[in-house]
Amino acid sequence: MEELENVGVDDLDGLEDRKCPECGCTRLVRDYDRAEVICASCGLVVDDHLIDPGPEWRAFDSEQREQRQRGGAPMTYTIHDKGLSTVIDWRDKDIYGTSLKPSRRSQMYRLRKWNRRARMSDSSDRNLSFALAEIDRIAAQLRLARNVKEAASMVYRRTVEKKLIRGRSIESVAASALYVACRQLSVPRTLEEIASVTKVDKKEIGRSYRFLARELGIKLAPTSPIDYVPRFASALKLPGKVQAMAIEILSQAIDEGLTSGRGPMGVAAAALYVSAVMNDEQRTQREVAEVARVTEVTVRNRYKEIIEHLGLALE
DNA sequence: AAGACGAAAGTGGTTGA
DNA sequence: TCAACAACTTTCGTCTT
Repeated sequence: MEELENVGVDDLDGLEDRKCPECGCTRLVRDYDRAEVICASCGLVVDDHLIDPGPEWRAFDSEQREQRQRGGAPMTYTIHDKGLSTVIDWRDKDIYGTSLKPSRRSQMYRLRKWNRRARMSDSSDRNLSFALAEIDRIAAQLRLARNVKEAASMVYRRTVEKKLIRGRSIESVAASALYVACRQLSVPRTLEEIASVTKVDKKEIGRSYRFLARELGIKLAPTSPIDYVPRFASALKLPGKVQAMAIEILSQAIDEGLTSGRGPMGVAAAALYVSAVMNDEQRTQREVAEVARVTEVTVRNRYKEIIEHLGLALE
């Protein structure tokens, strides 16, 4: 039991010198359950198709067998039946590869039909499978890690169970679920980013997000600007020390109350800008504003507040 | 010429009566 | 439901490098 705790995740062997291409940090983590290498800071899936080198445990009793056996696909919340159901193959061949007789073929056709119907019995199931595919698509385009997708799927399931989807489009709820999941796991994506890979616009996602948060009783701490730093820094190709200083600046700014009521992206952008200038890694306000998806003016206003309240001087 | 700065007016969303 | 309001954006002109 104890040794099993260390088997799946967090194996850092050979990963120490690899960097996350997105944020440049070295906090890469292997997840054998999902066969992925993910970045612990920004949630990017760095590598998939990982081969599980874990030991084939010998099992001495049924309890151990249950825990140690590795057979079948992992259970997942991202497939509407959790990936556990039986699917009848569509090929009209038997296990030897020879074609089926016509009578058999029509029998198989009927079996497949009922198999399909049994799997997607009611409308909420069909809704689910559609939505989960959508979550999968969006998450893939934003290169989000598997655990985010799982969390989003859970949120969506709860939404369906509480019958809250009526009137709202599946896509907007799926997008919101993903947004919630991102924030829960501290790998925030902006509404804009999610909206950019969706037909739904930002405002609509925001609306259903607030609705979900209220109805499902999800309490989310307001996004910390710090969570955005790694991603913005990497987009600007800023070295680690700039990132570190930006985070330092931000935690002071938070203590000073400079962040309350302010848009976290704007604050994060300003801190990065200040930090970049102080480290001789100057970026233009325009560049910083761009990656944070705010305007130069906002960056300016925030960074003015920062240098004046923290007593920092540029040059 | 490009970037930084600031003023002023406009926009979308929240809040409180 | 409406108005007040703060944060943020847009736009544009001026100053600095």
